[in-house]
Amino acid sequence: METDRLDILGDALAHPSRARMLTALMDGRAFTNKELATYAAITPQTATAHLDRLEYAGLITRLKSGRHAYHRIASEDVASALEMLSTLTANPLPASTPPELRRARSCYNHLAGRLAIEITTALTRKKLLLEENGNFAAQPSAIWGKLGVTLPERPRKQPFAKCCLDWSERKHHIAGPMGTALLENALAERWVMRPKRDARFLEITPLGRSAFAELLDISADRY
Amino acid sequence: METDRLDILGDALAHPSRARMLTALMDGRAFTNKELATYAAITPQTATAHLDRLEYAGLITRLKSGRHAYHRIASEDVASALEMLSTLTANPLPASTPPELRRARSCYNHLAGRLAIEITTALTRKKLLLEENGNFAAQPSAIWGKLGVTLPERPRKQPFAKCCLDWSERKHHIAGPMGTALLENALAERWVMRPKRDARFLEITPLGRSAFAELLDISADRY
DNA sequence: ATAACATTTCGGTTGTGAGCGAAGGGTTAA
DNA sequence: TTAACCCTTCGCTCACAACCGAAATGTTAT
Repeated sequence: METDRLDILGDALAHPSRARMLTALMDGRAFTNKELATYAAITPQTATAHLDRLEYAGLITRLKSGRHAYHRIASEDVASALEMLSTLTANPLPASTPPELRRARSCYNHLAGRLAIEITTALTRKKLLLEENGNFAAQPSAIWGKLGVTLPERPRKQPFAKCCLDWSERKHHIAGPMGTALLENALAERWVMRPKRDARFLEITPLGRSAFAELLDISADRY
Repeated sequence: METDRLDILGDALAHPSRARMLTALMDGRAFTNKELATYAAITPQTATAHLDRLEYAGLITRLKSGRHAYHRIASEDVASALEMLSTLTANPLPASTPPELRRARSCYNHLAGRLAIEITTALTRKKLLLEENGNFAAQPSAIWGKLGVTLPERPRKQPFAKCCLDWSERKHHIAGPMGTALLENALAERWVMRPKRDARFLEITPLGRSAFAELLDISADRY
């Protein structure tokens, strides 16, 4: 029986410095070498070595631009798997998760946390979303436009809305292109904001609360 | 931001010997120190050290019985997460998965592979299963008894049927108590058999093929 | 051109994990 | 009781990962 190369993947996660860098990258944004080095409290030289191994394991991709090297999570699948892994470690210590992260955060390029779960369940309740084989099927509706989502004309190879397991809520929220559109629209409409530049958690604005309440019947006391 | 202890988990997977032992344990059965040492091609002393770390990371549990020490995957969540991780490594090399493993195998204590996917989709198509929030809701039917499943009288805290992402098929199959019952019944009825003692893959018997065709309208050419 | 900056490469130190042989502790079978 | 067996602990070697300082490479700004 083969090794499945599970060890290469584990090796990439095995070091605190690498784990910290990955959590910083989890919201999908790209960071430079120096930023990640600062975040992990190591020198840039050492960060380079760590990022080499993360790239070798297929967890991140690099993009050189000018004198900067940008690093980001390689794919949405990687982000989902990392969220999934957190469920294992977070399980024995559910209370240790910071409340602001549980409320709303970005996962790769879509929303996560209680807000994301509420949005997903509201759309499911309205029969606009149907969970099926790890993806969501969407029904046409005027709501999508208000949420910043343009449904594809024809079915494509890549699923338009994928399920992503939320590690703090242990339920599925929306990933894939639809998830990206929802997050980008929410940021553009100032429904949610990113208070700190280097943080994953998101702040829900009063404008956002009323928008979610009006569009999806989500009362603010649910998140 | 905290480290989430992702590194401890990665550290546990980081070594080829540990990765091999984990894949051997993935079908949910317990193995002794010596068996795992043989499997990983190392001495029992070294295996002890590795198993210490797997236990420390919460991935396995130990049970001493007589002069034997039995090791098994700590929980179904761990098994699911490991399957999930395999999707990352298996993705670039889809063809590398042995065909017999893709057809039918055991994952922790339930069925996985194409057979498991066919069973799950057949039950979903008949509206006997509804996927929801990472679990399956079951509708009463006479089929369950024939499949060896006894639905619980009242809703319980622990979900009776959970979703588990199949790494070779990338769809959800049935885990949880219902999954366990399905596998145990299939083994007891000799619908599937375990040809090799130390292998995860399962062989579907002619008896099994006719049973699945009759009960669930699954033609044999689908798996 | 020169300076300032980001990143990477090189060299060397240090610490730790993996591995095995030998020995100890404990259980089962003869 | 003795022998066989499984597991673990101890002691040791060896290899490699992590880290940083120094220096090289390449880019942007002055």
